[in-house]
Amino acid sequence: MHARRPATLASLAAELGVSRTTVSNAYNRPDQLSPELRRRVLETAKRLGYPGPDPVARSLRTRKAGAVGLLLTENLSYAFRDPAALAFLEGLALACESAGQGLHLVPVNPQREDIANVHRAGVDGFVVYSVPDDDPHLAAVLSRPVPTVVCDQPRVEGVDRVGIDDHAAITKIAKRLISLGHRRIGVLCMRLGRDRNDSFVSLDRQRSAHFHVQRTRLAGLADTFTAAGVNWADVRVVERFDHSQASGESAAAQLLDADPGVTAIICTSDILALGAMTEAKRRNLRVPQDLTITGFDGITEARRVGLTTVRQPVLEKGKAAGKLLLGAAEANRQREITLETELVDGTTSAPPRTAEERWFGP
Amino acid sequence: MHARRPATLASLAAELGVSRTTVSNAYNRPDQLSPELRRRVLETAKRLGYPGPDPVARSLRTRKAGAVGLLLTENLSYAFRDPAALAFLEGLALACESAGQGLHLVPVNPQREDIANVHRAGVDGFVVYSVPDDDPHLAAVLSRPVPTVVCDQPRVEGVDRVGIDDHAAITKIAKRLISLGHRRIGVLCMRLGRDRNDSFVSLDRQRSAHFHVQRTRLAGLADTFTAAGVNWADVRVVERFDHSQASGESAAAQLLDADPGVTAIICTSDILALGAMTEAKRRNLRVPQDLTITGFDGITEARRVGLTTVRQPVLEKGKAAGKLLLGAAEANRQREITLETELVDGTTSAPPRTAEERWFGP
DNA sequence: ATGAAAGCGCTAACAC
DNA sequence: GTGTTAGCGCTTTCAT
Repeated sequence: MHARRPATLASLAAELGVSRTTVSNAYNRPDQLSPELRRRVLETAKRLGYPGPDPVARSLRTRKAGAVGLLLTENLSYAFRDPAALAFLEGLALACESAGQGLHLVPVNPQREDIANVHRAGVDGFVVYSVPDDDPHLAAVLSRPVPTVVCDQPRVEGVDRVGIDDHAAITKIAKRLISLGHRRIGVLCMRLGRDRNDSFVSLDRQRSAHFHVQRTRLAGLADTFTAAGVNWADVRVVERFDHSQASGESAAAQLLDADPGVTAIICTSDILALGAMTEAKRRNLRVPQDLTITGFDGITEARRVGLTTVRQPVLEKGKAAGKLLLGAAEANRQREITLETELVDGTTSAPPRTAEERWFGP
Repeated sequence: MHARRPATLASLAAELGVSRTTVSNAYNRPDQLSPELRRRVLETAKRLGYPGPDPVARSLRTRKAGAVGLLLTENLSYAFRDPAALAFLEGLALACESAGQGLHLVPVNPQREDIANVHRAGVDGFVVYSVPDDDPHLAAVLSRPVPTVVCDQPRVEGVDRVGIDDHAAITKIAKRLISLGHRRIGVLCMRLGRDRNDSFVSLDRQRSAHFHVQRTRLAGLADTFTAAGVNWADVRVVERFDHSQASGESAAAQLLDADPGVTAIICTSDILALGAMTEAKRRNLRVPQDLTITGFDGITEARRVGLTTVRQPVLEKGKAAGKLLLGAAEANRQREITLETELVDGTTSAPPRTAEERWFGP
């Protein structure tokens, strides 16, 4: 606790015997009054303990809060643990920093529909990071009369977006595996809706997923493998609500229990893939000799272990989202930014073992 | 970009033919009007595209912004890269989350004295994380009539604080090394002031450091080693402005170049220590056989490599800071929280080699 | 259960 | 250069 609020701009003006305008100018437009008067104003302010114009009152008047709001799917604290979210955050912070804007993290509970916090945030615009298309918080953001930029998902008509081409990106992985000879695969994906389903995913659920990114990646895999002669209906897809390595482990276990014959596990995130690696090791499956595992994102940890994955420029996404939002007033600016992705050929993918090798060793 | 601002609470009231109070109540005190009227109000609001009460105007009236400001020493983006800062952030976010408060990161450039951003932040209080005692942004924060909590440094009379006992903590390390037999040591520390000094540190600079935490840790080492018969004036202390592993590497190099005879390098952070490990390896010095290296903080990466260090509960610090701030109105609450630290005996410390061993091998 | 009046603290035209 | 006049959009006693 520090103090209460005694002095205001008006009381300062009264004390000095000048108008409020003059005091205001002393703070906001130094050139609009004599240096001498300004000095007197500031000095008296200090004496009275006047801390300068109240930011909220100023914001109300100027209609500018000087801050960008950030809405995340997850609890605030989650973002500080997911490497991809973190890199995005860093990029966004960079953009805010250079524009002198604050970054206001909106506290949101994905379970409770706590819309009030969105309405309470005094910000000039919102960045929304990767939420489901039916997220009520997103709806609340869009109802506010401020510019908004969505990163990754969902796509909303008329709303600016930063993202990648998920279909094209996952297709790079799929083609790679197909050319290596993999036909019997399994997939590990992140949550597909706001409801928890830690299990296999029906075709219907795949198609109606509320997370556009996951839906598109699954569709990309389905398209590519179908074209290669694989019956997608036979491909097991395992979903996990929580995004963690532990989830990757248990999902891989579930998959391998159901079909020990898969030669490759495709994961829609590096985190899940890292978990799958752990599970493979537990089962004494050598990667990539016995099992190919791929990820998605290209986080640092993935590089370290040599994961085959698709790198996406997450930090750049953050920067781009910030720039897009902060330049929202400009006339003919871009309304959608799609960043490039790149296949990273790691050491976790190789041709499948032949049937003979499986029985008689390499 | 989304829309402009057409409807206000007043215009809605006019449209409905009711008073502004009624509309306000429809949003804030549902029990104060008939359900039927409330329904009508909300429906008309939707029709007119009224997004609900403006948060800034509401804040001005209620004198509550619903957000906590966070001031960091470094650029905003830095916080997302330093594991300790990150854990603190996570803890603080957790506290904010459960209190339904936003977390407003104040953009600040440590080089430029950009006080304006502190004054512009519409927040109900500030958390200040580890800044020098002469930081102008800190002064700006303290001038604002809102509660403030400082984490780690500096200590300010009358301002709440969360931290650890740095003297006691570093003493644990010192005593450990002394009991192992180390007498000829070197120290790597973080920046001691706002001016860059990537070199050795004079006794004077050690004592007058503007970062209380570093100053206290150095003092703790000086006290303990002096008591063990070491002449502190002979102990080389190397300072680095940037907190990175690269800094640790170059600092260790500088130290080992100046005195190849040191048997232990004490670092005031794990990050620096990890860098020192890299440099040791480059020189073919085995750790701990040829050289003991210790850190401070207990970050995940340190555990992984088995670094001897002092663990401090960084996440808890964040939580505690949040709780302290958000409970600032309470009557007889704690004004200072000191958390416990714990020596982590890793595999990077061992007795020094004797002179014979140095010449003839182990 | 609803309304009238009184600002919260400030800035921006516009006049002097 | 300095002051006057009008609100920004909302909540909150206090009446009715």
